[in-house]
Amino acid sequence: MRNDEAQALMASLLATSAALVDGIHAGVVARGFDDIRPTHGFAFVLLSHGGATVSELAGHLGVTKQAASQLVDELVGKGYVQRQAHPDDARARLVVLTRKGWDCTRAAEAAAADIIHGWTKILGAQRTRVLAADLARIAPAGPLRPAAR
Amino acid sequence: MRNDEAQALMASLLATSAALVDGIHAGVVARGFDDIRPTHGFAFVLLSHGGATVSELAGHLGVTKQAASQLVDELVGKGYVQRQAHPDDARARLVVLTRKGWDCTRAAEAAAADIIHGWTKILGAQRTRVLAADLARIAPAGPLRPAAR
DNA sequence: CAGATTAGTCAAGCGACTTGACCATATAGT
DNA sequence: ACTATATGGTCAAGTCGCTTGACTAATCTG
Repeated sequence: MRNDEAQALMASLLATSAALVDGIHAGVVARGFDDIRPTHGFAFVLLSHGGATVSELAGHLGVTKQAASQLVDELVGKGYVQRQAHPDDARARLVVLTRKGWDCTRAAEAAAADIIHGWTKILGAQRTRVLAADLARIAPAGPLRPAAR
Repeated sequence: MRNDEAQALMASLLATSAALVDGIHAGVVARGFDDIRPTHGFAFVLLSHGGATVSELAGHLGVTKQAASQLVDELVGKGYVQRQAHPDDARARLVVLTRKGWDCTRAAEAAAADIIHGWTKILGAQRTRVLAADLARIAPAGPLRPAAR
């Protein structure tokens, strides 16, 4: 693959990814959840699968557990999540989405669906599926976290 | 497109994009440039096309011109760029890459090429080109900037 | 050539994150 | 069983990238 082709691929990939993150965020804000940031969405992804501990969240996001704890504090204060006693471990506390947290998660999914629908209108459903399949093959395993800056 | 397919597409796209950014950064660090961050790379992309003013850089990165000015200060201090008199505008100053800045840019290109080479080994050159073409069709125009957090 | 705009910097503050210290609980070693 | 170590979580303080606000110098507009 030529150098300029590689450059173009990178540019398109990064631009598309940034547009997705920014677009979902904009859609979530437009749906009335204007006090959260994209990073919170990455947390919601984990929390929507049955809750998580602060340490798990920290590992998921790639930050320290102190940072994750502060993030949870903030989301508790805004009513998106709440802390519960952990069933198996008295040290740990399970962080789960509240009703508002679920509403916000669904808003994010709807915003994301809108964006991807736009892609299917450009590429067609079949080719979008191919795109998804190819990306899945080159995507690394592991938690979904925002890129470093 | 089904909802779970859309979710998988998003996850793969974000993971691939993050892996690219993190991977380039790791490659640049491994090549000896350990005092810069991915954001600086986005700046280098613009500066490598004939230099730019602080205001242009600010617009490119999506930050205030004060932040861009500080970033330039930092890069000047580390020897990656230097400020020159602007040929046409006595108010403005042209920021250009130094020798070290060019070396670093080439290191980033090499690191990026390594990563994309890995993709072509998985997908094949032809299919990677299709991927690039499809992404180019859905990627928004505009400057290449890091996604919000 | 006066008024408004633009390029850039200085200064102060904010917010997300870090490191370091600490307590409570759980797990492992002998 | 009992100590030693590891793990989950929080508190406190500090760092760093970025912001808003105020300002100067130079350019454009009418």
